[in-house]
Amino acid sequence: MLISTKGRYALRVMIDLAEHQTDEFISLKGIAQRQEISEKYLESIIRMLVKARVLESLRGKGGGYKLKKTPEQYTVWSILRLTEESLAPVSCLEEGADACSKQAKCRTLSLWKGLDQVIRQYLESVTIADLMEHDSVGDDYVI
Amino acid sequence: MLISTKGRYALRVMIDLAEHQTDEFISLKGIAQRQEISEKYLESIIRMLVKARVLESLRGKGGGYKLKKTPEQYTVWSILRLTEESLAPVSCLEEGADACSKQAKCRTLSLWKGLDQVIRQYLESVTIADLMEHDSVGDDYVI
DNA sequence: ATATAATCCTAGCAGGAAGGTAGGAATTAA
DNA sequence: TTAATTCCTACCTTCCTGCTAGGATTATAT
Repeated sequence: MLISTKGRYALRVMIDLAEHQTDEFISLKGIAQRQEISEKYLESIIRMLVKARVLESLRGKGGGYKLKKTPEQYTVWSILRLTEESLAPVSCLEEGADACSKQAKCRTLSLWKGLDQVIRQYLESVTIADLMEHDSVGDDYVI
Repeated sequence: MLISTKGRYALRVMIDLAEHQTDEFISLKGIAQRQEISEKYLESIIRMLVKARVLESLRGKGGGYKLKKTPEQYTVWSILRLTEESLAPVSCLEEGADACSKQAKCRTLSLWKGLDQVIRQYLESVTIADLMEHDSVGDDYVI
């Protein structure tokens, strides 16, 4: 599985925040209820987004979360890379992976690099704003 | 990780067999040595390929494995689907996944379907024959 | 026939990640 | 001061990956 629930949930949080955007902060509780995700689990996911400065947060009564930028400015890729350990399709391509000793004669390396490219480009091409609109992203995406 | 070692090894087996193709059967031992993979582990992977009738096998002395079709006739996708539990990028798209109760109002479903498409099309576009040739698949693959 | 070289089959196991839970400390608004 | 909220740390269970072990079966060569 390339994308775990962590990543999927993170995306849903971003969309939820985008759709309920006002000047006020939006509480974890509200997000969790709307998205039907455990508060506690969601907490750990949101914290990653805060740490990466994708979200602004406020503690205490009336606190919650808020997007820092407009929905158009967040690509799907930029969110997923925060929650996923790695988005590489194969372990050889993970950052920090010790260069494979057989790389030079590897018949499949360029295959994997190509796959990585294709995935990356697709995920970069979609923004949170695209996902808010009620339409079908990807259905008309022709390779 | 979308593709596990199982899938990568399976692909390497196919390429190895393609490159060493003769009338005779090629032994597991030889493949394992050339590919520097544990015989025992490779055994379990190859057996999947035999069961799926992708390879022909012969037991006993002088036995081994052999491609059933020409390298051009095997797409990367057709091999990977045999060894990988699932090639879906998210669990919601796995075959046999119980339809998500929130599908109707899901903002991200089409995103995932699009991603799945993109991956599938890329992996369908490359064959074992492409991987034998000493060139760079994918480097010139423009989306 | 018998030895030998292979593939086939079943079982199990260690480590790590996924997916989540629990409890409390710190902070802010009313 | 109290209630609401985020922050932080630790833990737990379940499953998958990657791999190993040991033997049964089958075919060939001598």
